[in-house]
Amino acid sequence: MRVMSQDVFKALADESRRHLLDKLRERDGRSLNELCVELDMSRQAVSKHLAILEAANLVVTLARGRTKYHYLNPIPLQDIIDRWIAPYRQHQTTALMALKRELEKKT
Amino acid sequence: MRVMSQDVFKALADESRRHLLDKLRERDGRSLNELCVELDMSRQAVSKHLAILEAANLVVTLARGRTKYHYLNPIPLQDIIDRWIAPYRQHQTTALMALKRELEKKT
DNA sequence: ATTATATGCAACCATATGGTTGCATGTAAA
DNA sequence: TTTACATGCAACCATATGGTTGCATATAAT
Repeated sequence: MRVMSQDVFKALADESRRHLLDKLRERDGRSLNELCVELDMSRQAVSKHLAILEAANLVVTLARGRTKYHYLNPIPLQDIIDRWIAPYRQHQTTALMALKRELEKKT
Repeated sequence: MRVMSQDVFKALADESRRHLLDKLRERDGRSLNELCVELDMSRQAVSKHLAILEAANLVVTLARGRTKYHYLNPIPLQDIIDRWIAPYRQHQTTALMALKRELEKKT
């Protein structure tokens, strides 16, 4: 299963899903029903959100009997740093900064 | 103008907007028309995307005469690291890893 | 003054998204 | 073997999203 960067960004773009990630960061290995307590919506809605997080590989699951346990996976976030965040750190000394200095001179 | 983390994530969730950011990282200070060359859609569509990036503060603009120049702003991405990415680096040694070890023992 | 250029605004449209409800399925407990 | 519990599946719905087209406005060039 190949996870596209697209999937990770879309997964992170929703407030409820970020909230789920936060809750799992507090304590993961929780079941769907346990996680439902944290969100003010139906179980099915939470289930959909978890499926999206799982498709993005931000959450991995383990089914044991009739319950499914959810675990955080930090790898995709690390990939996003490497691909997206780190390169932008190079940008501290480029046109924007030159522009700011230019504007500050004039005021 | 307060920028919500929500705005940044939503802005990053679209492929066309990430492509625009990439193009601006190559060379920023470009006008709307110059950026239109990079995307296969109408000028108005590109304009909307740039407005969303600007609302997320990922792009700042400077109007001079009839043209508007677009510059990258790396600050929101740094904020995302601090709020979202860095905390998850702590998670290398938690339940997920214990689970993996457990599974590897059994196979 | 007229024309061309760069962008903005608004209405419209198809599809995606995030939620609901109802029912089905599989597993544990009595 | 019933009964209860945890989750999955599917249809449906309202709103958000990403695109279009047409027109308006402001500035630069002739």
